[in-house]
Parts: sequence; structure tokens; C-alpha cells
Amino acid sequence: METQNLKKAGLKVTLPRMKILQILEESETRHLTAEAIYRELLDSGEEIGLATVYRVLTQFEAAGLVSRLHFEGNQAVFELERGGHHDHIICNQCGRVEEFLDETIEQRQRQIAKEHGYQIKDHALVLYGDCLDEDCPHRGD
Amino acid sequence: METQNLKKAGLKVTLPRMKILQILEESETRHLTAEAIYRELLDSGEEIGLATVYRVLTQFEAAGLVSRLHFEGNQAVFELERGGHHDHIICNQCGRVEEFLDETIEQRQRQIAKEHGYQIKDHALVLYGDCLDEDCPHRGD
DNA sequence: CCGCCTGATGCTTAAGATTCTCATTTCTAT
DNA sequence: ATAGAAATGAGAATCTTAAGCATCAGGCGG
Repeated sequence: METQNLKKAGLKVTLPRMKILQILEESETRHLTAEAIYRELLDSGEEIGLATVYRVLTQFEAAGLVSRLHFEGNQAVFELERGGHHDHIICNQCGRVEEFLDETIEQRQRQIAKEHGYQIKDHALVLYGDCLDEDCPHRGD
Repeated sequence: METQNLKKAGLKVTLPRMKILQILEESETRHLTAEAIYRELLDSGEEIGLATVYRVLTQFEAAGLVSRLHFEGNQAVFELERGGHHDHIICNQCGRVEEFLDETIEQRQRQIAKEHGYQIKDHALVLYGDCLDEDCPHRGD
């Protein structure tokens, strides 16, 4: 569980790190801001500083345990790295985030990079739209 | 020229607005931060406040004259809206930004959104890589 | 062409997100 | 258990962007 992942990442096993990892693992949305993690920890009675949350997330990112994503807006969101690369589709109204992977797009990206003389290292694709879920507050507008 | 664009956008023609528009039009990189525009204006002897730069850029964005892009990092970059939608490819080393448009990708995006039950409104695709330009400071690493 | 009026500007202050500083606490290896 | 190193918490600091407000300037009526 958490302990293993931390050790594997070469990070000392500490309470804050385990708790943060746990929250990331158990989160419904799987895409959390540092603030959200911080508040959740406070709510569950933990004593933790916001600085620690940011520090730990940055270390997790460096260790490859989480990815930091920059959607629109200023706050970064963090998601647990589960291995498979994927892109994101976000509802403008309810904020729901879904993941997808399309091999056609991946291929075209590699091709385009090559055509432009770039050695591609990474990419970010985000689709923004309105979801048609019945729980979406904006449904039907 | 600038005057026309401003009037067309329903914005009063003022010196700061014209100057900012001019810088955006003449920029080599075509992708500038608010800070960069501000410094360029100061360097060319203009009296302007950073707040004005941000304000004007925000108005330009609302008027559809410029787009605000969120690449990695915290600073937004602004580019003059020249009509055609496009995506971006950025060199991790020299920061060079190139634009591209791929109809295959565009199509797949629409398809994916539909499959996931989203009415797509917008999207952002950025490829990050190392360019092979001989001026790139990192070339050959 | 001149002066008003409204909106625009500049400067300062503020707000939000993230990082840094540093004294104190907690792990890990011994 | 214990020392040494690394991690933490609280608050200050920083960076980016957005107000608040007094002053100034562009566009229209005379």
C-alpha cells in the first residue's frame, strides 16, 4: 500500500505523506487541488500545514507518483499516476473530469512533432465542453 | 491598422491600447506574457502601468482580439487572434512556440467528446519537446 | 476648435496560489 | 534508546493577476 509506494520512490515514510497518498488513492474525482487535499486532511482531524501538502505533492511529482495538471484557471490539480498516459475532458459546468486515450491522436502528435523537427517529450490535451449528465447543474441550458 | 481593430471591437482608441496591440502584431515570438509586453513598453519609453497591460489584455481577450494561453508554468501568454484555430508545439529548451493544425486530430476530438456525452466547446493541445534548430541552446544534448 | 462627461489610466493595495525560512519534530540506521 | 538527517508546521515571502480610487484623456456637442 502507501508505505510500499513511498519506499519505492525513495521517500521517507512519514504520516503526512501516507495520508496525502491515501487521499489521492481514495478520491472520487481523482483530480484534486492542493487546497482540496489540505481541507480534507483538516476535516478528518489531521494536523498538517498547507506548505507540507504542496511540498509533498511536488516531491510526489518528482518521484513520478503523481502528475500535476494545469487546466484553465490558476490552481494546479494533482492526480495519482497510475501508469497509463491519458488526456482529459472537462465539463465547463460541473467540473467533472474524465480521462481518455486515443491512439489515432497520439500517433498524429508524434508525426506532427517529427514534421516540425521536434523530439516530443510530453503533451497535454484537454477538451472543454458541457456534459450531458443529469447531475450536471447546467444540464439542458 | 490598430485603430480599426480597436474600433471594430467597440473599444475606445487610446494610446496604451494601440501600443499594446502594436507590440502583439510586431512580436517575433507571437506569444507574449503580460510582463514581457509591459517591459517592452517601458523600454521603448512609454509610461504605462502593469495593471493597464493586464486590463487591456483582458479586454482584448473578451473582444476576441487576443487569446490567453496557459502553457506549463504559471504565467499566461497572449497571442494575437488571427482567425484560424491552431494548437501549439513548444521547445522545452529554447521556448520556441510553433503552431499547427491537424484535421485528423480535430475530428477525433469531436468524436471523442460525442462518445463521452459532451458538447465540446473548446480544447487545448500542447506538445512539449526539444527542437532541433541550430539556434536552440540545448541542441545536441 | 473648446470644454464636458464618461470611461481609461496609473499607482497602490489586495487576493490567490505556491514557495521559502527556520525552529521544532520525526524517521532511520545504529 | 540515540544521534544525525530529513521532514514538518506556521508564517512570511513571492509571483501573478485583479481591484480601488483619484487623476487624466478621448469623443461629442456647441
